[in-house]
Amino acid sequence: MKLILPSGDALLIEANQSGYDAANMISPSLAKKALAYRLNGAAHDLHSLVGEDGKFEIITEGDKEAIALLNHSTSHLLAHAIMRLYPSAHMGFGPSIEEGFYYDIDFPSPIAESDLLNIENEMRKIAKENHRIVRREVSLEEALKLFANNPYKVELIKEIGKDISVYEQGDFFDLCTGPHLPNTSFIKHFKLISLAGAYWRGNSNNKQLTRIYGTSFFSKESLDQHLTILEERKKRDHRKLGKELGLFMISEYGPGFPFWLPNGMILRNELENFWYQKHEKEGYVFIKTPIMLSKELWITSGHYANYHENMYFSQIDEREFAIKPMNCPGGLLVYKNELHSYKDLPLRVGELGLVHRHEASGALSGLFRVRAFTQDDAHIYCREDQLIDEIVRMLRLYDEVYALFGLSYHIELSTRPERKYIGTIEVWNRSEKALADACKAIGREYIVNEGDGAFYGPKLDFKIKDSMGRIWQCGTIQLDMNLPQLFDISYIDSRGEKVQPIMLHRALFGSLERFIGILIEHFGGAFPTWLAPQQVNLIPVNNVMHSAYADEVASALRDLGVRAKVDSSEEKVGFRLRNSQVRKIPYTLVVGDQEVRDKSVTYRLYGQEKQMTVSFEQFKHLIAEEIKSKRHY
RNA sequence: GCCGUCUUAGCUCAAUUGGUAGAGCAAUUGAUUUGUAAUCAAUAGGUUGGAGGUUCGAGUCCUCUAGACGGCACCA
Repeated sequence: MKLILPSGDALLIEANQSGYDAANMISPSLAKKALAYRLNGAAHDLHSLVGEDGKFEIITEGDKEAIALLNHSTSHLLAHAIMRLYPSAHMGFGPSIEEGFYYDIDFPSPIAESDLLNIENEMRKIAKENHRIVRREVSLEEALKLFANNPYKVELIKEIGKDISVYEQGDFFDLCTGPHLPNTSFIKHFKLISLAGAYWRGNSNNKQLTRIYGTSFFSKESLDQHLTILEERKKRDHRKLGKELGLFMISEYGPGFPFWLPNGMILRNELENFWYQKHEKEGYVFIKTPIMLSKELWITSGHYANYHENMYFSQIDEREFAIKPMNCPGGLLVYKNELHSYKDLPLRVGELGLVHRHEASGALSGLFRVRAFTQDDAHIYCREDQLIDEIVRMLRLYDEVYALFGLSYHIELSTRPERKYIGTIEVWNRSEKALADACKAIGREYIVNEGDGAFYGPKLDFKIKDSMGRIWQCGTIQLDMNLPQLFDISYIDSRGEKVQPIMLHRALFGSLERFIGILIEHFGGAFPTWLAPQQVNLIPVNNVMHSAYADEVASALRDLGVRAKVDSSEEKVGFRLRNSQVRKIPYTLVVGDQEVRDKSVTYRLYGQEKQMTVSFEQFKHLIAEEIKSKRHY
């Protein structure tokens, strides 16, 4: 066999030699660190034979695939421990995932979170026993015999229907395609994180198994670092910060219906103002459509047939009304309110529309998943020759707005679903190409989600990455071939004939609620000055002697549109300063004899210890500039 | 909706094997007038989410119910 190493050198080995042998030939120290090898791009067990020529690479701890191997092997270790502690439990799936691994297990009787520690200890014991992890190919019959007492594995084996690989370590074996680490002793720094329910094979008609989540690392430092990140996420949880900062609340009288508190209203209003002004510049017009409309409208739009289980209804004067779960039907009524010329297009109609959807109780989660939310919706009606240009404009707008908040994102293009879709394949292909071409036109990368589009059209989704590296779906651009048809909308072309316009749905924030939730966590509650509920906090050193000046400064700032307040509570400066920091107010100003005398202020920025003394005139200029520049509008 | 866990003062949390609820912060009152992350003291604050049950006795055990949390399913 001729192997090409990453260095470019060639290594010749015999047909009966393994990856380990190859590593040993490169260097014994490499062999010691070796976890697996990669041949022509695919990972293999270290001790498997290198069956063919090609590009060869030893996978060690630093390799990007190594952590997945480790996690996968740790999930087997978990299964091994479970089999020892709970011999009658049945194992389901146990893969590695982005931040660790899980294993789905059917326990004879429920286990508790407190059992995790015990399981973890058993895992450590097994790891130390230093078992080799060995792959074995078995026949279908043998596999069925081996796993005869596990209905889940039997189901899988029958489905695969051919010879299959099994991984063994000591007295444990599991059905698995691998690859795995060569030995359990590599597994040292891991933790079982949580316990959850999960349906067998992800189908809610199936039995629910117990899922144990865990995570595994090559070093104690990496594990600790990961656990610290988990802690940090808890600290930044928007539900916790929303409570602490007085942004919003949710009452048990209205599950999924958030209340906006005074500080949260400031945030919301700033965002809304920003949104209106930004879109006005982009040539949008705005409407507000009713929250409740007659049931017939929803029958026309198809929502009644397809979505009524998630809709709220109300009977008034013997006529049935539905609370809108979407803004489009109302928007279409506005479109149909007048005749449109081809010269009017594109028509960009925006609406901050409050919608209600009865989401499943278990889906609710703070502001991320609610039952009443405001979509920053817009519908664009255009001619086919305007389509790409319209999408390009939106891509630019989205890019600019996300950048303003420091949010990075990636784009996903969802294409025609395999089965259920409307319209012709030609139109779908043209539409998908338009979305793709628009991205290409301005050099935006995108991932394709084959068959993930809505039945009525393809879409671009914007997945935002926050400061903690988590991904959220926010913006969307969707082509709709359905509603223009159902509502029979048209414009008059240059020859005086009626033509159906192309309709686009789009949202930038997605929903104000979710977007604010993301912003809270992204900024950890320390908002940029233009969004901060209170921007300036003034602390007079002596309430008797300095309050008048503090009031004067605060009121001059308020005249400039700055949200400034004086804290003249009878507490020491240190205490009031602390409160100011805890409330994450961007500017804390301390004024005493010196400031009164010099007409100056001494300020400190949130989270910084440095103090600056400047004249009040300078400060006014400074904060006005800051707010203006961050606003971008 | 499903699986599991949880719910004690406005907030964050205590309460040995069941023996009729405690602390810190916040609040109120008083004193203190303070120069960069918590001044001192006093006072008040609770049908332990709700309903029912077991028990001489329930925050603690059981049943139902509401809500929350971690996931799953869902996410037009």
